[in-house]
Amino acid sequence: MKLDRSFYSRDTLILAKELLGKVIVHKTGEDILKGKIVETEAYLGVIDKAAHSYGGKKTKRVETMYGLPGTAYVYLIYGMYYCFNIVAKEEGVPEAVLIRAIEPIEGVNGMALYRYGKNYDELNNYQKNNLTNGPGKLSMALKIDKTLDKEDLCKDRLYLEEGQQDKFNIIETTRIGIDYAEEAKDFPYRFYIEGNPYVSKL
DNA sequence: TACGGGATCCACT
DNA sequence: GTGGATCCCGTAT
Repeated sequence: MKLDRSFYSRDTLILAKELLGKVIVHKTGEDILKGKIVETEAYLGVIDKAAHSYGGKKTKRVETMYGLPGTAYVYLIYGMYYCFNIVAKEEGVPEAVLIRAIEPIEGVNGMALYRYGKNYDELNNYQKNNLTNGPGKLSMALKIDKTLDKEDLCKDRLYLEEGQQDKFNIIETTRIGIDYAEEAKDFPYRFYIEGNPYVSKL
């Protein structure tokens, strides 16, 4: 079942936790790729020095974060990778959740092709274990790039659906790769599923 | 296993 | 002109 707008129209920290266990679906036109979300990070805009929208900054890049909840925010990082985020809260409030890691569910061979240019059974163990366990990696595997920035997740091309209702513990800790963010680097805004092998960093 | 540097580019200043 | 919400590979332990 596809998740609708009301799912995303919530407090960003709550949404970041609720997203764990949900399934991302991307219909590329060639294949259907699905992955379960196992790790997220919240970015709280105005008060959060780690967020692109810190202080209410509104530039061309971050304007997506001001859009409707349930919108994809995709940006280029370090010149070579894309990060996939989901806009939260309400229109006009620039908060979002970064998807940091997923567990491959369906279309695994397609993911291997997009990521390494090889079929899944041609990958070595290192490559199999590193298919989707990081924000740049999962974007590559799911074929998410800049053209999907501003994509509405309430449509049929890229969306989320309810996963299996399995139980898991949520670990709450600090975010990664934001050492420049002063006091904000210590905010406990990262969440992941305890024990899941696809989490990027324990 | 852990650390360090290089790749590569566009929005922002 | 600068630098980042990253990844990968080489080198060292």
